[in-house]
Amino acid sequence: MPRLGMEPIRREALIKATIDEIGAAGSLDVTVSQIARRAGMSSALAHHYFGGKEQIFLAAMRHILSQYGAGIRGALAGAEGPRERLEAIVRASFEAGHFRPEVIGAWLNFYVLARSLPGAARLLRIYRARLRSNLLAGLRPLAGARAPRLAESLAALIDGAWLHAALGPVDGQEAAARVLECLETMLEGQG
Amino acid sequence: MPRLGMEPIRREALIKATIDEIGAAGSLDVTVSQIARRAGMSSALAHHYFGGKEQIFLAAMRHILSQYGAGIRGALAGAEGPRERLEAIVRASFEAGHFRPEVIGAWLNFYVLARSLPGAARLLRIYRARLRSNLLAGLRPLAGARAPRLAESLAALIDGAWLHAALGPVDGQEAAARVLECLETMLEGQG
Amino acid sequence: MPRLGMEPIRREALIKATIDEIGAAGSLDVTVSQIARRAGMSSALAHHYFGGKEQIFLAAMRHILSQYGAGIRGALAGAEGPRERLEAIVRASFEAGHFRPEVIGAWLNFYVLARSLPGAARLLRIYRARLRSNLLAGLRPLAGARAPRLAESLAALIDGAWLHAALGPVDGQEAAARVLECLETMLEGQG
Amino acid sequence: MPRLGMEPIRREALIKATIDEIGAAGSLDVTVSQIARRAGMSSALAHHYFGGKEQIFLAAMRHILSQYGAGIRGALAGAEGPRERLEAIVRASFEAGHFRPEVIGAWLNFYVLARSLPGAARLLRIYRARLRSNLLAGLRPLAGARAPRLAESLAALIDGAWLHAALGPVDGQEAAARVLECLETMLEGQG
DNA sequence: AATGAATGAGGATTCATTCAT
DNA sequence: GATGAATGAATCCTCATTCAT
Repeated sequence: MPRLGMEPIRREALIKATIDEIGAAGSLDVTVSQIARRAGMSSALAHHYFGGKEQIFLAAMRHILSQYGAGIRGALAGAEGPRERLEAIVRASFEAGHFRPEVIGAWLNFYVLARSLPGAARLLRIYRARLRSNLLAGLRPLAGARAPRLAESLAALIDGAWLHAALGPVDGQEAAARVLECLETMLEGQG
Repeated sequence: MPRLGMEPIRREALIKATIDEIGAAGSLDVTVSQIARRAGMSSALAHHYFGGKEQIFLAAMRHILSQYGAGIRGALAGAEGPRERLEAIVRASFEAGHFRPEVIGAWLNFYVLARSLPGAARLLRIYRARLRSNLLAGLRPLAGARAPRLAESLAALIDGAWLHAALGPVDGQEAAARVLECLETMLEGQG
Repeated sequence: MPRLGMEPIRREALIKATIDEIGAAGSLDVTVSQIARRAGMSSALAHHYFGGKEQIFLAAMRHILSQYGAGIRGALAGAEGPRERLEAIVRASFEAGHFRPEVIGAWLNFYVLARSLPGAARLLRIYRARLRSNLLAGLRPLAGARAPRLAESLAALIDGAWLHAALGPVDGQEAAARVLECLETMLEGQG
Repeated sequence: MPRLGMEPIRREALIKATIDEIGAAGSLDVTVSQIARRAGMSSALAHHYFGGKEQIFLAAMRHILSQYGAGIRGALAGAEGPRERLEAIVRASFEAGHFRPEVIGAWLNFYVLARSLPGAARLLRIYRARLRSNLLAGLRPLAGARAPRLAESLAALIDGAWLHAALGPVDGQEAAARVLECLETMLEGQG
């Protein structure tokens, strides 16, 4: 029984199903049928709403990224002062939610996708730029002229630590702690 | 014109072709036929020598990893003293060869593969362990008790910086410089 | 022009095509593509409806068996008295329909299939049990305690005579006549 | 180290391997490579000696048939009088050796092969004719004019009983006993 | 809005067979 | 005599996508 205004509901269901399916498969090797079945509809409808598999993937990536962005914004909202803000960003980056298998799978495949799919590359650039500018805002008052380079390094450290934790036995809490420790040392070094 | 002793030659050619093909495609979505064609043989022969696609991929990954390992060993051979050794490792990790498109593609897909293919996961663990132990050996004399945690962080930083450079506009030289700068700061912080 | 409710039509067409194709080939060496082409559809659709080659074969066998069963039931319906019933079973077993090349091919291959495919073995057991119980019902009033063994022998004779006729120059009519003659002798022997 | 006179040894090994492999597989779906490996040689050599897969199969069938023939001849050698000879033929037909899985597999597939491969059909005709003539020789003195038809029926019964025993739970001993019982009744009926 | 029907294209894999050594 | 090398052809199966309903 088709109802009016089903579109957003269907799209959301498909995005969630895509992320879950990628997580379950551990790779991008998921079929549109699987995704559609998980979302409770026919594969034809999935095509109808998104136009193709690629665009379903892209929408899923956008969703993951916006969730990450929301996490950061939420963390920043309750933070005062540059130092606290920096710590909030780091902590938000290693939140448990970012280590759910499906999210890890989505991110890793996102990296792969970014090399061949321009849309994915653009999304990644935007995410990177936002993270860097957030870090920069926190570092400027504390590190002055060295802030830009520090921001770059910190961003790399965050991504690298996430990758290590995602693929290894380390958990998010611990990874965050180590990054914060590094941050501490870096800032001291500026003295 | 079949000659004897072709096996190692064919295997090598297939491994090279696999890496090149993954690099050209930017993803793991390459067919055995494509790989075989690039290697100048029939896909049947590729199967004959490797047994299946998965094992071809695995062999390619092993090759990439062993090349990386050789690079590190080579760099360490000419280095004296812990500090110099650490710097050698970092420099070797950001050598131009590791940023060739096909190598980047292979590495990224390796991360993805590691989540679903046990053999790939094992290879990755071995590579990680080796890197960590190399860094540890260099850091112990300089950082004492904090060496283990520092090694962990440095490893994460190396991988993160590589990832940033691989996917962004930064080049290897610059990435290496930043990591070395960080290393400097970290070591000072111990004083 | 896809219409609704095609599934049963397609399935039936595929089953018929399978039997015909096996008959034409004289062996199980028929491809799904051949079957599908003969049924007027793509091989992909055949897979869609049956899930795989094995299941197509099994469905064909089930069909052959159910046709045989229907023949027997039809013959029994018009028969009165145990003797007439026995003769009806024999005659139905050697009906011209069971000697069409494709049906012979299907049966022979069914025997082969039964040795490696559990599903086929089960079908064969069911067919055997039914034949034996039908024969037993007819023989009991005529042969008393020796009925079970007679039933077994008669069943063997029926299958053996069918096999001879199927693979040799003898036709069904004649084979049936010989089996009936034997039956006669067997029953006399009980007197 | 190729030696002179290897041909007969190789051929024999291949024939045995073929029968064993068919028995192990339960169907004709065996590859030349499997057969050759089992026979301890390369598949190329198997081709060299037999010319092709079909001929390997045919040779295996010939072997099975000649073994069966030898069994019959052996049994007849020690039998005196027509009755004893008939019993000897039946007993020889249900010898344990004819129920080894690989022999059952070979026979069933032989039936299938006979429908598409003229060579196999010819072999089968020869085997049939020989069996019939042997039975006839025994029946003539006991059944006179009815001997030909009785021989036909007895042959069918033997094949049918073998088939039942081969595919069902009945064993050779029991099958033979039943056939002999039938034979008894048939002969009595002549009185 | 929603879907069952349908397919073309392609992909991994297998195998009988040939050939140079 | 014997084999490793090599392949073309075929096979089963999958899947994204389209279309009529």
